[in-house]
Amino acid sequence: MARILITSALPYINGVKHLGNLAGSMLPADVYARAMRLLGHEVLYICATDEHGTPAELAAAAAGMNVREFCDKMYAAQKSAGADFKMSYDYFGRSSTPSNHALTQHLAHALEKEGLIEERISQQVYSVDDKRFLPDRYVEGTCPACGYEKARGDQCDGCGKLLDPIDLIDPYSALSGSKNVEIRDTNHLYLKQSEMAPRLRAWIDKAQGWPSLAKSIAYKWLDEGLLDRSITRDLSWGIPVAYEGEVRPGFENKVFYVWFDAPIEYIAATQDWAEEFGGNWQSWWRTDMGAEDVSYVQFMGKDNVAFHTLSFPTTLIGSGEPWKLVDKLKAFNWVTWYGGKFSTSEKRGVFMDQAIELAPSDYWRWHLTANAPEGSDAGFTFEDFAARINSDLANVLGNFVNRITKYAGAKFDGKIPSLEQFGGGTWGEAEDVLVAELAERLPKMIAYYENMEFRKAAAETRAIWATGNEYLTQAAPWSQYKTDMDQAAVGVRLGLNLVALFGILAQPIIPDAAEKILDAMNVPKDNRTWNFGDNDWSGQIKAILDALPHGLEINAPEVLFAKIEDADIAAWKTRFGGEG
RNA sequence: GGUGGGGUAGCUCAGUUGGUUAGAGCGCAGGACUCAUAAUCCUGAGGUCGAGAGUUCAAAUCUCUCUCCCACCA
Repeated sequence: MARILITSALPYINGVKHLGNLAGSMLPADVYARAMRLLGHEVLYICATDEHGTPAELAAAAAGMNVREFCDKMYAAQKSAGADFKMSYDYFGRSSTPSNHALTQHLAHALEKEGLIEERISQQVYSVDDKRFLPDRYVEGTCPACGYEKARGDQCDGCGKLLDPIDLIDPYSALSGSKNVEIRDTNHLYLKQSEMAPRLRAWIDKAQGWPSLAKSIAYKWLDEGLLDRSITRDLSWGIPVAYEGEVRPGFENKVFYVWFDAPIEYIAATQDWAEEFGGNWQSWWRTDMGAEDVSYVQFMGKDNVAFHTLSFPTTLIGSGEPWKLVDKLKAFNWVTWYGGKFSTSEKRGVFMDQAIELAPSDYWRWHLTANAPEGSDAGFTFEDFAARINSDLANVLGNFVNRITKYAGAKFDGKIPSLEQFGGGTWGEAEDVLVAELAERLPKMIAYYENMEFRKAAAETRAIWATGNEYLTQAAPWSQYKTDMDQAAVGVRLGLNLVALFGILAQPIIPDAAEKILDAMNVPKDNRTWNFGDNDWSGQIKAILDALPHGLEINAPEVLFAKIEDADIAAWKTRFGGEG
């Protein structure tokens, strides 16, 4: 039994996330957390909303709300969306909480004590009418290189040249359109990442369990030379640049940069979890207080790898304090929408709150896991979604459960056939074949979960379900029944035990359907784990296949998975703009 | 422009350190069965593994060139 700390990249507060975000961090983290719990490990799965920064301010303004109210509302929406998708977070926090304020300020102070923070002065565009400094992309003006009149502060869309906003000709605020802007000096705190490079490299050299993609991204940044990074911004919404209640002189109107405080929220959210549920957060995060045996796994999109392998570790290592660092990380690519990108503005794609209106969470969880963007971008289409759900869930699993439970209800009184009543059947070749196949596939499936190969885990799960249908065809209890009820009972007994097993194995990906199945089979909650015993697999499988008490009454569950019809697909495509 | 990842059956993808007839699911064709959500099971057809060259007894798997797609960075 291991202790496993799991975090998934914090969803940004500005809106409910789309299916790509779900598939690329929260969902796989949840599937992994559930599988590890089933295997008997002690798991702590932490997530939170990332609430600071300019986009949050702008989204709030667009919604006509103040930022705090906006974040309260969106936090509730995201928490609810997560619940709808059955995210088994141990805690879902917020980066704007007092705990994160305190810890962020503490870590900044610790970094400064270590000589890794420096105050520097730079020049930035200030909008007098907006009463604020403007981030790069909120300054527009004429490109000094090509004369394009709507160049953004960071890059000119006319010629593609990268720009510094202070070089724009006739700059104006993209927020208000005001031309009443000026260039002002502003001071900021810089984290001296360049000095940390050797220590980071040494740490990464030793790291085990990183995919090559993550290592190569990290090394690439190190090889090109880490730049010192500004960790404060001229904003009002965020964590004040203060320590123990005292604002740093000259930083009255500044806050920490959102990317500095966001990952720290992983820890602060754990503190909030401990506060609320009486846990011990240090035992998960402080290697001097019990966290040295923790295995810390991070899930994120590929774009976040640099922040998780370099920026956040710089904060933790640089503090000089014994913080737990990431052990394994799993990075995902994007889910694409009919070959293009998900886009809010163009109303392309499906967002979590909408998806749940279309189909049960299990459907999305299954498809997005079986089609996870692991190796490369994964395309999403309603056609693929429907085909996979109808085949894997409705036909292979759902129909299997249905056919054998209904048959048991009709011919065997809805009970697990007992040996007292039907003792004359014999174990034959069909049973041997079934056991052999399960003995091979079950440990493979578990290994795939342990290695975080989610597509393969789903495929193996499906293959295991398919063995049930294969077995029933071979055993054909409905044929045996005509001449040898005892032999038919063997097939029914095994078939019903397979139903229970399939439900147990389905739990990480489709928890709702799994629960329905296990409830219908009257499997006690305590018997739904993946602690299969210490025998060789073949022996364990035989025990599993006779686990349900003889004579136990079971029910045939209602249809588990309604099929997705062509008409549904057509309606969805119309509504969500999917094009061929 | 730079870096990285890809281009394998109609579709979505697997293919350890190069090694006998390149695999799976879906789709398709034929057959079987009738317990079941017209579900299931079996069999089969389908690929010169993006293009070209090279290394090797042997390459989808290594090297080089070209081409197309994607992501990140400048």
